Amino acid sequence: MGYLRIGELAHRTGTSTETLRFYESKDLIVAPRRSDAGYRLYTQADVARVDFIVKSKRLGFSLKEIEELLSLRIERESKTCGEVKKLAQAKLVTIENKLVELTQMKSALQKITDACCGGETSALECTILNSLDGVSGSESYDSKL
Amino acid sequence: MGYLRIGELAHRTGTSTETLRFYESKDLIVAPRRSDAGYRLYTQADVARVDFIVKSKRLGFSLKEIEELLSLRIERESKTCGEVKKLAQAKLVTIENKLVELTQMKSALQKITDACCGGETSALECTILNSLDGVSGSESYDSKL
DNA sequence: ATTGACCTTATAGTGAGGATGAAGGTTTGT
DNA sequence: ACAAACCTTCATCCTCACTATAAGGTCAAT
Repeated sequence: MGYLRIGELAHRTGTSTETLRFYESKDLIVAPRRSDAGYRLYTQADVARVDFIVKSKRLGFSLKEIEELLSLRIERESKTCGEVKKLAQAKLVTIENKLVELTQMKSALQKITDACCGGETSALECTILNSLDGVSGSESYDSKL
Repeated sequence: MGYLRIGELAHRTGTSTETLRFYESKDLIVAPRRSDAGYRLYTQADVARVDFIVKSKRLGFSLKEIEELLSLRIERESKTCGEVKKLAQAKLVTIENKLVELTQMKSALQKITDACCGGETSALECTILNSLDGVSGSESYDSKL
């Protein structure tokens, strides 16, 4: 029981069968076992994994970065614990920067909707760039690793 | 005074001259005035605009979405004020969802770094997928508009 | 037994650039 | 006056992350 074929996995994760085969070819998901007919048979673990990929992509991570995130895995007495921690912390910085930028965009958009149709600040012309006024350019950002 | 040529704009925004010409061809930036020699002459406003494009891309918006964001512009007595507000609010929802997901990823990564080398929760095996345990799949999300 | 929905692989095309080069014009420094 | 560094268009090919199409195999229902 419980196995999913590729179409069902695609449906549950909001992807497509082509995308899933593509992810498999890129080693983002593990090649699943096959039925006698050669059909791919997936498990719930695969659903979680693909959900994570989809979510990460939405947040602007590349497939390469997602692979790095997925490979982050601490095992007891891992020899590479330091490496893992270093990478995880670098990713944390990336995420924190993204959070700051998204928050800036959010308040800019909020200003626009507030100014629209009845705001006190009803501007002669209000754009998202105006709304971002005074926000630093954020400069360089996660340039390495 | 104060005009930038394409190389300088590329440098300040961390892009390339090719990218800037590409954005111009896609109407993401307005074709700037030219010098007598035909060189593109940009202003500070262009810097802000390109910064915004770069920032938005980092956050997972497509060029098409960025164009929508940039075209959000409330003018007094705009006939399409309702439209503008509707689009802005839809984008706000998108951004809020991204904020939630980034926050989830952040705490998952935090769990990993905490578990690593000396955490109480020192797991036998800790991965980002384990750390996200119990987080809903976020399901459908900004599917239209 | 055949239709239709599903699966298989393989190949080609698209969007958003990045890299390089040709063939030329411009601007700055020396 | 001349080179180096910049700019112009156009052209070509590369990468990444898909997306679409082709040509065929499988499976459940009628």
